[in-house]
Amino acid sequence: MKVLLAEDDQRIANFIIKGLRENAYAVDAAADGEDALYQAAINTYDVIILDVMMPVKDGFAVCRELRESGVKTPVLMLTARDAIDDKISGLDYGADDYLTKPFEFGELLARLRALLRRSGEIRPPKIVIEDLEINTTAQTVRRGENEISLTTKEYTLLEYLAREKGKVVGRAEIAEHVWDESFDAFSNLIEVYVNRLRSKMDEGYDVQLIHTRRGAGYILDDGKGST
Amino acid sequence: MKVLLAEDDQRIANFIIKGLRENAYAVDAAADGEDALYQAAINTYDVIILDVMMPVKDGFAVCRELRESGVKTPVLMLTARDAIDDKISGLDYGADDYLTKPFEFGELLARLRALLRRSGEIRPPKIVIEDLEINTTAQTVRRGENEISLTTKEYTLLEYLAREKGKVVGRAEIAEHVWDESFDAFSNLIEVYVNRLRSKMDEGYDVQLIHTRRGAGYILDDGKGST
DNA sequence: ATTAATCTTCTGTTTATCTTCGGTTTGTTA
DNA sequence: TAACAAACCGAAGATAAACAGAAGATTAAT
Repeated sequence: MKVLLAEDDQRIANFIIKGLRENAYAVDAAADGEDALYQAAINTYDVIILDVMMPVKDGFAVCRELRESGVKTPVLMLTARDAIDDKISGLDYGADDYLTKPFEFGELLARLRALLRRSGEIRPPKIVIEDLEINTTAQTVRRGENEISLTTKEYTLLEYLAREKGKVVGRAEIAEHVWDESFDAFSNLIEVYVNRLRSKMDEGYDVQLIHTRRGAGYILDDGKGST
Repeated sequence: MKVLLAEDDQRIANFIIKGLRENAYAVDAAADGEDALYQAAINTYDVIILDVMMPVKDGFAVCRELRESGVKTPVLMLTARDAIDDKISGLDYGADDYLTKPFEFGELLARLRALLRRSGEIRPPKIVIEDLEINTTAQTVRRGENEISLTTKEYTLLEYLAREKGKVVGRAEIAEHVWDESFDAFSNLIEVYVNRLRSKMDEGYDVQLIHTRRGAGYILDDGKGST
């Protein structure tokens, strides 16, 4: 799950970034409206969080321009509590939801989940593939009886593959959803992490769940579905 | 548990603040109605205590405006004893409970607990994890036979972890619930306090209760469960 | 004025993440 | 079907980030 956060207040931005990373989101940060537009242009995000009050270009403007250029990514607006009209304006400009500052962090997470659900990017609380069980809330994974301990990146990758289970996912898509802006396309990091996942959750089991589709990418399934 | 107290009489305010802090509430103070509204706008509280008689803007007005702007936080009104009608007015304006001055401090605590319970924020009187026993009313902690003496912050942190026992709690959540508005995301205060708690209640015991989930946060449990 | 609690700063340790590079597989072509 | 190249695998070490812990500074309590 990749998020773009546009927030000029460094303290708040850091707080949110750290919190989101702790919850297995890949986060890109933008310091102002122009920056946000630029980032949104060269990347695809699952959701975009825009502060209303930003230098250079405010959240409304950014949101409108995004919509005008055909970006349909869900947008969550952050507004000051007393700016009641922001809600209306925001929704007018094409935002999908708004949240008044300050907020409980849990509430932000809940809204994100809601937005992702609405936009079809489902983050169901539990994903099951064969004897593999992923609890996306607690970020825990188990295979059969065994609890599998994964690092944050390993988990994020697995969750992404699992959400797209049965589909072949290319490296570009993986990079886009699991890593942030600074991903080097020439590195073999993805292979390294797939390897790690395999050794942690496939090694020693009858059924391999992670399969390589040479030239295309990877697929997570029981391997019976041919192609 | 975070409380906003709006009370113009310095003496009474200090009395209440002290008392609440001793009982592990994080307290922000407002000197008048405007101030209270401002603070409520830039923070989220678990409960708000409003004196009726305040300069600039009285408690009723504050309460009404809070409700109008969508704040659902429970409000406890403090009224003078002879102002009998205040009760009715207060509840009309959206307050959840009222308390006549002067009052027993214990009564204030009881009312707060009642309000928090009603609003879903449950404060069970006793939390038990393995041989760790937390008495949330007396704010005492014991492990096995040993009474453990904690400072207010240490206790607040432990109680929060304990209320979320078995769940991984991120730093963002901890900061929000245990510290007040001015928490710096870059500081390592949380680590410092976790460390203190560990040395007081985990060191020397067979079972460690506080566990680090690197990249995610901390979890309080017997360590046998997940991951 | 003294003590205790809270916070800051800094330094060391651990662990995750990333890079590098040589090895292996797989598909293509002569 | 041998030879080759592209795609992938995997080990191992480098870098960076997250966390732990000590110790001193600041603030608040008594």
